[in-house]
Amino acid sequence: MRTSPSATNAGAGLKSQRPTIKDVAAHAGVSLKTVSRVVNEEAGVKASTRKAVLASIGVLGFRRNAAAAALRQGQTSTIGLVVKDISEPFQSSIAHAVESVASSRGAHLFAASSADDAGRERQLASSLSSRQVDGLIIIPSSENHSYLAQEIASGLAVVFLDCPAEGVDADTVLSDNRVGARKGVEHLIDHGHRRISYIGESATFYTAVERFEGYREALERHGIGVDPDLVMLGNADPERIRSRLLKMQNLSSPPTALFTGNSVSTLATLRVLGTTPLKVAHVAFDDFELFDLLTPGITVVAQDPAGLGTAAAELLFQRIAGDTGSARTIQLHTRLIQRGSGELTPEEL
Amino acid sequence: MRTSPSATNAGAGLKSQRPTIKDVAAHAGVSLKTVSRVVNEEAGVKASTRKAVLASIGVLGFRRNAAAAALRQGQTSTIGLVVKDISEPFQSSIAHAVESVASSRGAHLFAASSADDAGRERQLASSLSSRQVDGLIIIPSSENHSYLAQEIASGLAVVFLDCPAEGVDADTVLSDNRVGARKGVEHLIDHGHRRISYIGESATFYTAVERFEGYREALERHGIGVDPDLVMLGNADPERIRSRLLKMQNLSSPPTALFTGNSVSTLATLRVLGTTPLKVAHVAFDDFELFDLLTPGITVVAQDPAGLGTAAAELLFQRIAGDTGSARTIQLHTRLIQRGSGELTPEEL
DNA sequence: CTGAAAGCGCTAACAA
DNA sequence: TTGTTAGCGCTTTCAG
Repeated sequence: MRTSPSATNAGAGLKSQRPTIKDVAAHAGVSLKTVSRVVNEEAGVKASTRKAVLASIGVLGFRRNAAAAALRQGQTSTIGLVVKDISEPFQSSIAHAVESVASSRGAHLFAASSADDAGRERQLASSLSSRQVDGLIIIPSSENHSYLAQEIASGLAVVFLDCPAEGVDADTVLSDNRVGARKGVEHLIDHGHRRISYIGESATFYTAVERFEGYREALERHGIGVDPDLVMLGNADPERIRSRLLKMQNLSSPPTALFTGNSVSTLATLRVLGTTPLKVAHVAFDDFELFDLLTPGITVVAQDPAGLGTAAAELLFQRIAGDTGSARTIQLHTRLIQRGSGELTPEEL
Repeated sequence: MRTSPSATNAGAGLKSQRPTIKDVAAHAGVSLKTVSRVVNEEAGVKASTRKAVLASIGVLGFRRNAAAAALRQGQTSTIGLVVKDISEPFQSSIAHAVESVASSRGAHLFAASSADDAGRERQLASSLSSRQVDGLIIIPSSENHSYLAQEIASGLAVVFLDCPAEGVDADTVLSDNRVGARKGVEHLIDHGHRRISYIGESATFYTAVERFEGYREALERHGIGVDPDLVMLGNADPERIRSRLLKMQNLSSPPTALFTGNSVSTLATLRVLGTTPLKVAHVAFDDFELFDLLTPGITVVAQDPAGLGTAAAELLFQRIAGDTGSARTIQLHTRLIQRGSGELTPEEL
């Protein structure tokens, strides 16, 4: 299973099975440095020499050891991305965009999933940092990022995505969660709804807080109070949602519309609505493939995952390139996409 | 933006801004090797010494340079995954599974997208190999993998996923595309259909060939001939699909069912069906979130992306651990999931 | 139990 | 245009 290249000092020593720059130099009859020059496409090598070296490289199947080069240069051309779950469409779209930017800069991407666990996020960030990544993009699971202060101080570029950093001053790329949610809810209000239910995650972290706040703002601006009977936060368990929805239906003034604050809540709610007599208008935060094909189509407040990923990656590479300006926050706009479910008026239900 | 740790040889030389094992040794008053022992949790260090070293590590914020360790050890604890598009759900599920296995083995994952371009796949594989990954999982875009022969010969572990390797003898993990497609089509036949259309990719690469072959086999087993008028291969452009479907509808004997051979074709077809009078039963290859919520639900032949990823990763780590047995092919079963669209009989349409 | 020396594969700095 | 020397940060001998 292993072949050994022509060893230079074949004193019986078991060398690495891959040819090194040394092997190439010996084969081509030039010095190490000359090979290095050719490999790195440095100027100042005679065409004939270069050709000879290239030939030897081809014959021996040499490939530069990037780890060694990185060690010497102190730069790995590698960035890390810590997400919660790479299989989730929103995050895999981000990953794709980030990778695309990295790739255009000749860098590779370490992708790691934290499973929304703060300890694991921390561990991954540390581990990637010890792998000498040039920069790190983090979709935070943890509430406190002071553990990164030392790394950042010693030159690691870090960009936070989706949620802002806490405990350190660092670049951040966000969606305008609050404005988006507000506009989504106002869209329902504009269609005549006053009793609007909110189904989403517990307001214990950034995006959840912001989106619920957007809901509250929308109601407030139109003189509608938040009715706790219409608000359901936390675990998006279908059974839990079902029983809450049924309970809402039995209120003296049941909801005529609902706003779901994230994908998980939305999907769970849609599955429940399919088996429940409750008829409501519906606007969801976050778009999803196939929402257009449901009956009715689901009106959403869509984020731009590719845009988020691209912005974060470009900011990161700017920092890697040496930009030491003060920390920046970039906020991307969300977009309301009307597909039917959000345009139903109370009368049409 | 940069702090310098206590330099050992503070001759004014601008050292790396991160503390090294040498800094720790100096701080703790021990030798390099002792620090190394502590960092690597080697046995044979007096408890008090270890404690002192650990303390220095904490104070200095030392983190072992993985690149340097890798250089010395010839092992990076890193694997590469080359997919076509990480944002595609099937592939991001695979990535998640692969990462999960890697993580459990203490390894990190390089994720790279080839955009279904053979040249790019090749380039990525080479580049990752030069980064000294311990192993590589590839979802092939190219038709010939002999370019990897040299790497494999010199010890790089490679597993092919989704499509078999060509030109090299290597481990492969596949779905039983042909059997799955056959069963899907037979499911339609069992429900009384004889005129079954096939919409999928051009049979120019493995999965497309296998799935179409499954379609053919199913028909053959039931004495039905393949009618070219009912077969549409290639580019899943909605307009193209629309016109073909309308043409099929005008046949003297129009299709009563259709089988779509991949996600892209399926989604395009669903979008077209929604705006076309054509009524057909439908079975699709590959599952998709929300298929259960459409009306009717979409009956599918589902692959197991997590299973594929896990199998490939486990096989890879077996090889990395030294397993030199001959190349293996693992085939995972697909599963028919009935949701309504595939159980419609010709009479019910 | 601890340390000194050598060297992994490469590139930076300086000759020639 | 080319080569020599040193050394990146770490681990692996091999000695104490």
